[in-house]
Amino acid sequence: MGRSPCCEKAHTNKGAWTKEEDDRLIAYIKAHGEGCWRSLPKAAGLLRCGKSCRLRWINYLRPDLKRGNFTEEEDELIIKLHSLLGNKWSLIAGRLPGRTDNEIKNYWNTHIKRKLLSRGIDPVTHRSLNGAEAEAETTTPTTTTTSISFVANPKLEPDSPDHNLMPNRLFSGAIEFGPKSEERNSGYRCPDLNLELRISPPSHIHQKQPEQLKTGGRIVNSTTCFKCSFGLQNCDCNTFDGSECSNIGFHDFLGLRSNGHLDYRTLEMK
DNA sequence: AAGGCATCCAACCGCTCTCGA
DNA sequence: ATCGAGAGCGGTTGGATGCCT
Repeated sequence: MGRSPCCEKAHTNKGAWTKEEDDRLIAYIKAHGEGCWRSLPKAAGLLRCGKSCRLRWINYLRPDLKRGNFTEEEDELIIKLHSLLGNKWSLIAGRLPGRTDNEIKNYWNTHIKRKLLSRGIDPVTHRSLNGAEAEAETTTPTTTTTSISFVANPKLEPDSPDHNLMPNRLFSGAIEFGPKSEERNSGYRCPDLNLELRISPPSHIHQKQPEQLKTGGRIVNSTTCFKCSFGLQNCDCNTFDGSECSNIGFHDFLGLRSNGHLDYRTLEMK
């Protein structure tokens, strides 16, 4: 029993692709476009599984792929996105034009993990591995804590307007800014981004906390423009002195709606 | 020079999700 | 509401290559 195979394995090639196979695939997709991967191999005259063709095209043959090493900016962006999204490689790749999920995943496992570990940061939790010592290194004195939680939300009703925004009906993506109360009380200091996964009701339930989320991208309680914190480009905001930042904010960047919930649909970049 | 070890990354595998019948 | 096919995703594997002793 078990699942039916995705293709007739007995008559398919496996392993590395030859130049001829690549050429056939490129020619076919140029002529007919992407899609119908299951029937593509036969139509293109390839002895390959459709999945294999799709992977080869997406990860290697696509003309818009960026080749070469990752830049320092890309490194930092991947780290920050991973801290927000976890191992959602396709979502992360969607924010890095010309990079594929597979490429980023490989790069993460081979380079960035090590890089974070050498900084004393746990690549899974993005928290320091050895307590205050490492935290002191990663926390700048001018940076106010930004606590972001992607939360499973047991209290969210299915008919709530926010329910539709929940990816796979599991996460609301409610985001809180500022340290948790217990952390404030205990004097806990976290790095730039506290990315602990935890559960909390949506913003409209916790009226006290998310007022700042209604500002359309400007993070009032945090003193740092999110765009600046990502280091995406020079930002002329003066959020440190309390004035407005005219640039896109955290929510817009990640596809958040004005209610402060993460809408995964807008994160997809097809 | 050669063998062992580490690293990189393309490709595979199995699972989940989506959509149409 | 259910089911099956197709597509997509993330984890893992294994061959190629480079480095070290």
